[in-house]
Amino acid sequence: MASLTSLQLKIYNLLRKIPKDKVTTYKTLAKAVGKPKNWREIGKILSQNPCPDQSRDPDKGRDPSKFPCYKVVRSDGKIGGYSGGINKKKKLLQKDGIIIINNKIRNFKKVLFKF
DNA sequence: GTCAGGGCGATGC
DNA sequence: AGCATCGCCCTGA
Repeated sequence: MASLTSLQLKIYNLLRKIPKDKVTTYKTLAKAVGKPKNWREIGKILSQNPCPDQSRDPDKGRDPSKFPCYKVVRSDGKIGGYSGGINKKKKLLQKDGIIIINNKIRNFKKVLFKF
């Protein structure tokens, strides 16, 4: 059952603060949790979770084990990976106003949300 | 300014 | 203790 680790909980909590039309990066998350060098593990942890694209609504279910992991992209401007397929991730991001070209974010700086 | 590829160390599980 | 990692940074053209 929901055996969430403390790092996971932190990530979930932070992701919920991300506006609908913004995205964040693994590194930013890592720093937000107090471990700026932990960006690698952040990605892995995200991959170990279900990545539902519906949890963007906090009022929907408040399920800590669900969060918009597709909102997390690389610091380079690339979208990165996605358990459901980067194709879906791209679509979801574009739906939120993110412009992606060749797996790369164009208005990356504009949509980047910093905690 | 853009794009590409490679290499690296650190952390948590 | 060991393993694996949805990444980051750097350089060059």
